[in-house]
Amino acid sequence: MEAAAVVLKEHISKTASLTEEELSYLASHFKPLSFKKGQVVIREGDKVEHEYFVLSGCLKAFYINDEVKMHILQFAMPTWWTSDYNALYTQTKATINVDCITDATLLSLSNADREKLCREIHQVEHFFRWRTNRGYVAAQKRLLSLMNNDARTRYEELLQLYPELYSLVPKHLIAAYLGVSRETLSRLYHTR
Amino acid sequence: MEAAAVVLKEHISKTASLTEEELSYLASHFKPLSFKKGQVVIREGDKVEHEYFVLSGCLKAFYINDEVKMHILQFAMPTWWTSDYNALYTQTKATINVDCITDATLLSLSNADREKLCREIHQVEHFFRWRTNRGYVAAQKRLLSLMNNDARTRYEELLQLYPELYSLVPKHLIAAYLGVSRETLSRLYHTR
DNA sequence: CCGGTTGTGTGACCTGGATCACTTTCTTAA
DNA sequence: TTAAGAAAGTGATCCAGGTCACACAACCGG
Repeated sequence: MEAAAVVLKEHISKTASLTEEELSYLASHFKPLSFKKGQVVIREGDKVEHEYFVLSGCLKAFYINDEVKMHILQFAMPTWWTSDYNALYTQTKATINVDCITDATLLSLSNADREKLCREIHQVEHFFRWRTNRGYVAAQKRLLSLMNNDARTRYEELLQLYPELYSLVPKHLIAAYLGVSRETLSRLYHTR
Repeated sequence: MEAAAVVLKEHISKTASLTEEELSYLASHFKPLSFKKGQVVIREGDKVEHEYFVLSGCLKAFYINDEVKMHILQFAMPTWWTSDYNALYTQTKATINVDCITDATLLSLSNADREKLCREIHQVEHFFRWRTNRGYVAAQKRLLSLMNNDARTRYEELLQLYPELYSLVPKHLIAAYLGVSRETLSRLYHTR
């Protein structure tokens, strides 16, 4: 618990300057949760009230097309944030799912508390602005990559960016992130 | 000039509550610019110092792959913002281009001024957080659409979301936004 | 009003990657 | 330890969309 708060505080202090007091106040709004491998954090159709800061483990945020094809929007590793941000920001039902690829521990923050903290502490608003800025830029890069590059190039890019995924995440999930079929991904690295 | 400031102020007031004084102070940091059809606003390799608020006209932010294939990251219509945000935020050289599809008038804001204003006025930081939030969610939706849907579905989605693009923007640019070839797009709506 | 650039339509052909159908490992829980 | 599900590999086939090659607009600027 204490360790959890420390990780969170360090993470936030990298982009915002908060006093120790403010950091503790901020941290007091987060609720620790643990999940087992395979457990669902957000289910399509749910009301979405929280976002999650990952302390340990690995999650995926994904969309299921006609009950069959899964596409992964984002993996979430330690110190990453995840949720269905569309649903969270617009107060609508979840259209994506979030679940745990491995056992995981998270800190949850409610939408209402985030907004409250942003109002109360200017530097907290600053932090969340920068966090989203980074996410936005990453999403734009991925869009370009999806349009410009073929599956093999995308695969190599991904491994270069997040080598840890290679061993951590089953290949069919990596395929679902890259936007190719399991079979194609398998061929990509067996037939060079 | 005055009219420009009014549009900007109204735009910002929709998500942040600023006094008239603050709004004027904010507006004083924007510089009006006009461009002719075809003029370049940001060229690949440039240092990027500004972002742009569109008053009139239509721009595109695009990436050119091996000097040949163009992919459009974003169209920018009145009241939209555009820049190479990756370059702007990380202070690196532009990797994308921005130019004018039609004659256009813009308001430019420097990165330094944005950061200064965000520091000075909490509500300005609030505004920019929400602006990026919206952009982030839109980018995520487009990612999913690119992975889930075929070209025809994406085309119909785009027209539904921004019907004005149909008549305003040449078809080969719409193709470059959708991530299909000109020829394929042409076939999409002639062979139903 | 005319010649050139910029857009658009269409046919013929090619190919990356999807799909289907099986087989072969890995994992994991009892 | 072993059986059953989950993950991964592989061949055969198919198709959406790319590429190439031309033919026509339509829209300027001089």
